[in-house]
Amino acid sequence: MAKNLLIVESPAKAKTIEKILGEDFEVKSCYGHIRDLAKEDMGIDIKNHYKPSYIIPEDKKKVVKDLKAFAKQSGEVWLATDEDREGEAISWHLCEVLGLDPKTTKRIVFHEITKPAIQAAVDKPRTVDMHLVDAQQARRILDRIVGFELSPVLWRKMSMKNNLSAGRVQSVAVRIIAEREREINAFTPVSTFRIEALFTAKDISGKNVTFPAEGKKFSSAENAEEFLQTCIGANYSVNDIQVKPAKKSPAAPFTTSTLQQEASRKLGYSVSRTMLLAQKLYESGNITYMRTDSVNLSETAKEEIKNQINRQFGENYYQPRNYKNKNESAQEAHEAIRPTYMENTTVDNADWRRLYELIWKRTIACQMADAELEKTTAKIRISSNNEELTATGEVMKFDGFLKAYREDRDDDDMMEDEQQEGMLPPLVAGQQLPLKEMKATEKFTRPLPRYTEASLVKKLEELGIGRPSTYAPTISTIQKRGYVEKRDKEGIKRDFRILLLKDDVVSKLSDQETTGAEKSKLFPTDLGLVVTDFLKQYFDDIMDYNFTARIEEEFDEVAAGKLKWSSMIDEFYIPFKKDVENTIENAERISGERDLGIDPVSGKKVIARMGRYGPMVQIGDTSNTEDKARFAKLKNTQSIETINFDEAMELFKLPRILGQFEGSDASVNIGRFGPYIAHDKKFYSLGKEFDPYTISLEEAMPIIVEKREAKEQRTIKVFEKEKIQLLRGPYGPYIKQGLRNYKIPKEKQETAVDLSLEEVKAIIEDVKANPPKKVPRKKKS
DNA sequence: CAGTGAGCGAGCTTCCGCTTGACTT
Repeated sequence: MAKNLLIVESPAKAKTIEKILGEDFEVKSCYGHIRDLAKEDMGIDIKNHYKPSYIIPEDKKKVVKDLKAFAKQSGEVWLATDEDREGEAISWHLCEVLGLDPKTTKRIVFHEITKPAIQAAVDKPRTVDMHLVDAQQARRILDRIVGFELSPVLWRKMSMKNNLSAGRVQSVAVRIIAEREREINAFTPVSTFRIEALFTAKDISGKNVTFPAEGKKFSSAENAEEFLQTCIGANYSVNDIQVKPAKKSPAAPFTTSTLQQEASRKLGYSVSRTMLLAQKLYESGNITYMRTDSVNLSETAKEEIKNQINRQFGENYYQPRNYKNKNESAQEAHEAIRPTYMENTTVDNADWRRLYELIWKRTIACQMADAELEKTTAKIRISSNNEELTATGEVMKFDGFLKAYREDRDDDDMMEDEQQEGMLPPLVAGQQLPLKEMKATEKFTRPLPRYTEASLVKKLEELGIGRPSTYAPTISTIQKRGYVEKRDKEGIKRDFRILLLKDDVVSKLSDQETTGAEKSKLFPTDLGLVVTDFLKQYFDDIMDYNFTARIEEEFDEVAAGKLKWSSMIDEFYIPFKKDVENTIENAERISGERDLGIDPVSGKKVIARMGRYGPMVQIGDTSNTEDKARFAKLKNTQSIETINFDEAMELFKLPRILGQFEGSDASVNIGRFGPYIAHDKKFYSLGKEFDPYTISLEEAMPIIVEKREAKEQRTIKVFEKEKIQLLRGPYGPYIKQGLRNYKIPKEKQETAVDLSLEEVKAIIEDVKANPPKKVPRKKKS
């Protein structure tokens, strides 16, 4: 009898399951969705109750063809796609494409790839849940409508109109970044003076040690100074000691989002790097599936973790735990991310190792005992006034899970009192403490930090926006569209005051600190800010942080069979379409214009705004055709919102003529590709180490000479008449004719110097006849 | 490749969520 065919989504999963199921089943994968909405007319027939028109995307044709062939020669087809909305829809699409009846075709689900789980699933097949499929179709159609109606609005209203896009997920992601930036810009730091005293006492071994104690916070230097004055000549004694036990518990095992966060904090990985490495670990069988929102572990996994803990750390380190998802939008089709075999504490591959070990440690720790601490708080009395100082210390009694793993925190989650405490020497009530010194140091309040890729993912997950499979792509989309940039920011130096009481004298000191420095953080661009404002003004419901959560509730109703999906879409679409039409009709073009002042030379207005080629400053009016307006591009660290008049006027100092070199003018300017020197009708890029506003002719001359030489070296041969050049590029020698480049076949690259004109022409013809396959830069359907 | 910033209007872009390779002008 022919084998049954079982279809899953992931090919790596297919291999594992085939081994588990054995003889009776052949297991194939469909590589995710096999159909999608057509692009023409949005793929939706609005007038016909939003009837979707599905097509098989180009890159899925082969998969579908192969599945059809397998289905034909198999006994029964079983659908084992993931147990969530998307997985259910994939099963239904498979029915449609393979000609199966969804009412009778066997549909099975499991959350973990273990023999008992899969066997149990096979024993109890069900059929496709059409309500759940409808919920997915509603989700898909709503997203298509939002994306394909909103994006064209931007194309019409923005002066910069290349590839702009808007969508339910990405536009809110940009909004989060934009609002944080404005909070930071609007932030005014407030300073306080916190008292810190240093005392000495003997530790257990009788050695003198120094420990800190904290006092009151003062809002002004004067008050702090007054206080320090009152302490002159005072005695200090231990007033009261309290010892309290404390506990720390391990974090839940990894989901996609928490893995991305920890890999970012501990290893400095971008979310896409984390996902790439996790994919490799998954494909090589080292970890479970890496796109999951579940913190659940299979029973067999827990058993393995237990054994490993007992073996490696001892039984007192083991504590069984179950974790529950906080997030309501979790769909939990898979397990948490964990090693497939706990006895493998590491992997051979050096690239994957750090991520693997992170996953291993987190997994082992999640079934380990609490860490037990002892917190000591000592109150210290000051004889000369009524204030008290507090010294706190922490001693670890049992390390528990911390032996394996400690989770890092984001800056914005860190509570002040959560910082690592040191140990206190043994103290007794009434003990006199000699004061070493007492300080009041000025501390400034800080705004919330800018988002990292990973902390943005965390925020999106909290809002229920996006799914594990889309976090990384969303982050890259908003950067690719130019709404958001990942970059560093240099901090600025700031003075702070210190009042020091030492040897019964109060002195005033000052020091410097750097503030506001950021590394690899997400900054909104002017484009991102302007587009966000526009969308918020005209589509406030879609930009609402709760929009996704609200429609998810409705999708749930559809899934429960309580609401018809087309009615749900109707309710959304009718007012939305009105908003779109109103916006196209009435909204002004988006410019983000901001007045900066009046140019004292011409008496004309100076403004900052979005132009066709990005943010710029402008003197004068574009409507005045006789007296033309002047323009200058903003530097990429500047922003329309924050640039001031002086900075704007500085930008008009380019182009600058540096002087004569080899008989012609050398000038410097900033172009599309950054700063450059123009000389004798040729252009030479300026490296980062040069400032186009200050560079001198003397500095520019060697650049011209060097770059000219480098260009000559790049040239292997020139056929003047035919305008063909043989050049050396980063990938080896190549042919250039006009604007087009042609690859030289591998076997001829070594001897490229000897190529004759005829041979070169032959290569060009050959490449033209067999054009190399283009890498699809964007997803094609 | 190194300019432009207005308007006209070909023809094009665009969404989110499932999955992996193919691909280095």
